[in-house]
Amino acid sequence: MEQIETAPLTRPRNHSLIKDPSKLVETYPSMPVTADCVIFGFEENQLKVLLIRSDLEAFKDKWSLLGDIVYDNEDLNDAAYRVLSQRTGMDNIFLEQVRTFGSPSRHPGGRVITVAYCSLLNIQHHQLKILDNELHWHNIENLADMAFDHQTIVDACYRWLQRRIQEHPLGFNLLPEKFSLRELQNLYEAILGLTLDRRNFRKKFFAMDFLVDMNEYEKDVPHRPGKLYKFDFAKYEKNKRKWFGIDF
Amino acid sequence: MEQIETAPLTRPRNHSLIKDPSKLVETYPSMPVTADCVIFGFEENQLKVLLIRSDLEAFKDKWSLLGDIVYDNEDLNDAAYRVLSQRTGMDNIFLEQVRTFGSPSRHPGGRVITVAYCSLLNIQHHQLKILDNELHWHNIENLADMAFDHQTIVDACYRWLQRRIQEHPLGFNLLPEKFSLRELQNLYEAILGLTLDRRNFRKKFFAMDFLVDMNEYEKDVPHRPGKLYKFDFAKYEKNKRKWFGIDF
DNA sequence: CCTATTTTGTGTAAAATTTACACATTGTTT
DNA sequence: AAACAATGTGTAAATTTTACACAAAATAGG
Repeated sequence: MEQIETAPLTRPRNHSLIKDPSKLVETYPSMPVTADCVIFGFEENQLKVLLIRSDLEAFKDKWSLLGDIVYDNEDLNDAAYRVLSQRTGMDNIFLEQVRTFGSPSRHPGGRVITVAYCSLLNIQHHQLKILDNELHWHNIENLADMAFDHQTIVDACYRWLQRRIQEHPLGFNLLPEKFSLRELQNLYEAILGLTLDRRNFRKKFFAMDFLVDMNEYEKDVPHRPGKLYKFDFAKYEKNKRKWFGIDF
Repeated sequence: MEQIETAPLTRPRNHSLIKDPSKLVETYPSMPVTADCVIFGFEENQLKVLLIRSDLEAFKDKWSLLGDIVYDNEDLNDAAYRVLSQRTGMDNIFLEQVRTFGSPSRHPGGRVITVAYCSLLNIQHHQLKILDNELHWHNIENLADMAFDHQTIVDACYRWLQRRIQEHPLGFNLLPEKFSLRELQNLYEAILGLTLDRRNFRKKFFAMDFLVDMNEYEKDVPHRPGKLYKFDFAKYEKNKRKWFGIDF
């Protein structure tokens, strides 16, 4: 019991310290590591994922996440950002690591570890590179027959997103800079798979006090246009700490 | 715009499919991957982390997480479990992946990716291996001067735990099978760094209906002994889905 | 231009949940 | 037996969440 309570002050010298850690690390088995991005977008009131055709014969005609290898001296996040900006041409995109997948059999070419990232962007800002018709926005509901273990990865990121948007107002990353409250509500309803009360929804978001009234209105809608707002990211960043749940 | 709406039905054959994925994977840069476990315990009303002396000269007298390399054909979770059972001799321990750390400079011996796991166990069941005096339970508050980026990893896992025990009743993994409500409350208070109202705390946990009254009482306490309960893990697993927050 | 249609924008009362709070009971120590 | 220390319990007030309806704004169609 004594050992549990107090740390030994000096190291017992029955085995010696490693002087050259490089030699040690060289003996470790090593394996390729990739970063895969689950890129979410929102359009036509549906949550979408950006996918690409697999370029492996083994996965012919199947869809795959956007990903790439992590280079020798590259940080994991940097690799994910690189994938993102190469594929979308966009910058300053929301990106967060979700989980790492490493089943030895997940890649037909041998063992490959992949670190999965979740990314949220506004589809409107993205029209350039999409003309590469190997890329496609898929409705999250209709995914089928994906390459590798990518279905599992998408599922994990989707659940992650559902939980996360109830704790932090991440959803704004999926919307245009100016949006109506109806669009915001549609977004939450689509992601959570619920229908929400309009008045209570508005009350809740106004109470959070992160919406800036633009004094503009929707255009080209076949009905009374709604007011447009933007999300005050800066204000949110400052008050982040206080948060713990939006609770629908 | 058309491309956004509908997927191309047939693949344009301007570039060919890869027939031998192994050849491709062989060209990838590869790196060692390790699994590091942040093993939490609870004793004397304090949250503790199990650490070991670093065996690297560069980190002489610093403390390090328990970890090991991931073997060539080993699943990530399996590697983490292996670390856990080798070091603690325990089985069936709560273990969950938290995040992967991969800064190119995090290991002095070269690039090593580590997948961090959070593990919760009952310190009482663990007395055998602790006699190795290179292992020590550290108070979470007094960590200082850890090897590698392990302080960052511990911090991340601690925050993860704080959030997680408010969403799921994981705390029970840290307690003996039979415990009093006071012990349970102490646990939550220690992890969250709050003091909670005793009556409301009890009300909340009874309402969850996962506590089984053992009809036994604490022994050897210098005051009125409290009733002992156990947590009904099976019942919880069945009703898991319904959960979303304990909310203190 | 008038009417029908659609969607926005707003407040309140009821229900549910969370919080604050005190005293009698049980067992130990001296 | 008296002092001490912690358990165990209920209720009222405050807060939060829910349910719900109607007038106003703009468009579309005749």
